[in-house]
Amino acid sequence: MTDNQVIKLSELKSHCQSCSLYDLCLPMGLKAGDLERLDNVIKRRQSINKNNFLFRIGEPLKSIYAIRSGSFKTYMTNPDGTEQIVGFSLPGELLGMDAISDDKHTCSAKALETSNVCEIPFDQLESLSREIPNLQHQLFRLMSKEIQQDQNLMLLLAQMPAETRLASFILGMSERLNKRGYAANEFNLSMSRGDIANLLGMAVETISRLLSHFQEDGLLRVERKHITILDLDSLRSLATHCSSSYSKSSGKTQVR
Amino acid sequence: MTDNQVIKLSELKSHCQSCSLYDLCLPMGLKAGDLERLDNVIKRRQSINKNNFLFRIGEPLKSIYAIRSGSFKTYMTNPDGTEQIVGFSLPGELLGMDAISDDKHTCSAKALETSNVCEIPFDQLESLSREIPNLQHQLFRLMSKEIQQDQNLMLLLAQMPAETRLASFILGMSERLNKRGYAANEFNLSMSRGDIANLLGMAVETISRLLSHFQEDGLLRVERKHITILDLDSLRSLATHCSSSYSKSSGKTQVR
DNA sequence: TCCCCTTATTGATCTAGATCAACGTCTGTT
DNA sequence: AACAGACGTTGATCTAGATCAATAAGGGGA
Repeated sequence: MTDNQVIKLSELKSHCQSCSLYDLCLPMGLKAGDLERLDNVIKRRQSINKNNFLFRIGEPLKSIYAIRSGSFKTYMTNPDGTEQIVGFSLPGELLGMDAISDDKHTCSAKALETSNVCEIPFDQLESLSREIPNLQHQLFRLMSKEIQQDQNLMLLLAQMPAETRLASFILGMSERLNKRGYAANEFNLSMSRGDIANLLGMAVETISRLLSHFQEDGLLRVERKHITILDLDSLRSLATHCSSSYSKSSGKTQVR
Repeated sequence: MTDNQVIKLSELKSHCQSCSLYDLCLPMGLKAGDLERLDNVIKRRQSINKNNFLFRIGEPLKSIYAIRSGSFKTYMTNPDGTEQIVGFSLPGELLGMDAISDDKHTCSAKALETSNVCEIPFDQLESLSREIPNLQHQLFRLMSKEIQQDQNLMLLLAQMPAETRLASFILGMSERLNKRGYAANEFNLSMSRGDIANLLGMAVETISRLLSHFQEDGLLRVERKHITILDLDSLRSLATHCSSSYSKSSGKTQVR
């Protein structure tokens, strides 16, 4: 996730059709002519350094951003000033769609590492998508995807024990990274333990402890941010069969 | 929420322009001519009885539904067969947008009471929205709204103590119902305690206890499903100043 | 290169809220 | 009207995971 500088230089000026994320990102399934029209609207942006903002909460909606490389965290701020991370974003994903409803961003997006994005002015995207049916459909799909992802996270947060949340998070990252051309069983987490804890609604210490347990049990190898999945099946069963050991009353209306 | 049968009969055959939910729902801001075109696509459906499904998880996406009266719960089912409610839907809201991404529903929608919906075939809606800019924008807005709502709930689930979750939930219902023309300080909750508990990630018993406490403290009057808000300010401060009594370390990275 | 500061790990203790249990109260059915 | 089964309340106990505390290990700036 950090060491793709080699490709970056050559990609920097490139267009959608030569982008490795083509089939994940907005232009998926577009015809050559349409692709070109989209291409003309997209402003390719220089890299955004770690800890810099793509947009901040409260700013007016100007553009939607497609991540080309790197990663971001998006978070809301609650009254006490504490942040709540609502998601991490990976290459090929769109950022900023929360802002369409009220014309201003309801969360901030901060780069977790040096990242590259394509900026797409929203009004132009909107009018273009009226003319290109596939583009419109793709936009709907991507927004719908975000709803799905959020709802899956809600499920984790509301019902699942810590073990399951973390296992599920790691599997999710593995799958998403894999779709983007990275190895599925070995990857770097660009976010800190604190960020993971915040997203999953747990304490940093719990994340640390669970990662150690997972390692002791031979599920993972953990070297700081580098994760190697050693026993995918066990990890999966932890993530789904919520609560490995202590579950007794299953069935009725509710778990835990 | 349950006793609007009087209006219902007259509304049943009516069109968007005479609908009381006009300014919340899809056709907001549409010109007369466009409204008519949308109107022609919408299938007005008979009422759906309590506990019946609008759609079930796994079904192919056919239509999007606009709620005209009544209310629904949407929930996902996890491997153990337990349900996780991801939201309640009120009149003027759209249901089914989760399904756009994969062309099939990722959650089920069940009526909490006898309800009426307008059914809008998705493919027709999609092509119509290409021709009517305002309609497209409205669709984007409503999807974005759902993302926002989900993210707000995630914040509650991840960080907030039980007290805050429930206070926030009640305020949210009050505001949403108020927008729909009901009283803000007095309303019926159409869902069971169990459903609220499930959504908020708590045990039924905790909901019960907190409602009793809120009543003892003069914040609410609770008569089974009927809620009267007596002290809005206190309720608000419970909902925002997360944790009234036990908060000591505020500031840093994380709460609780 | 070293130093400082942020991030991570591990252990000990504490508590919010789950679970268990028992009882009360609606609501719809015959 | 009387019953049954679902739903709601209240109290007692238990525990997953938070919080507190102390130590270790990176990693970026001089």
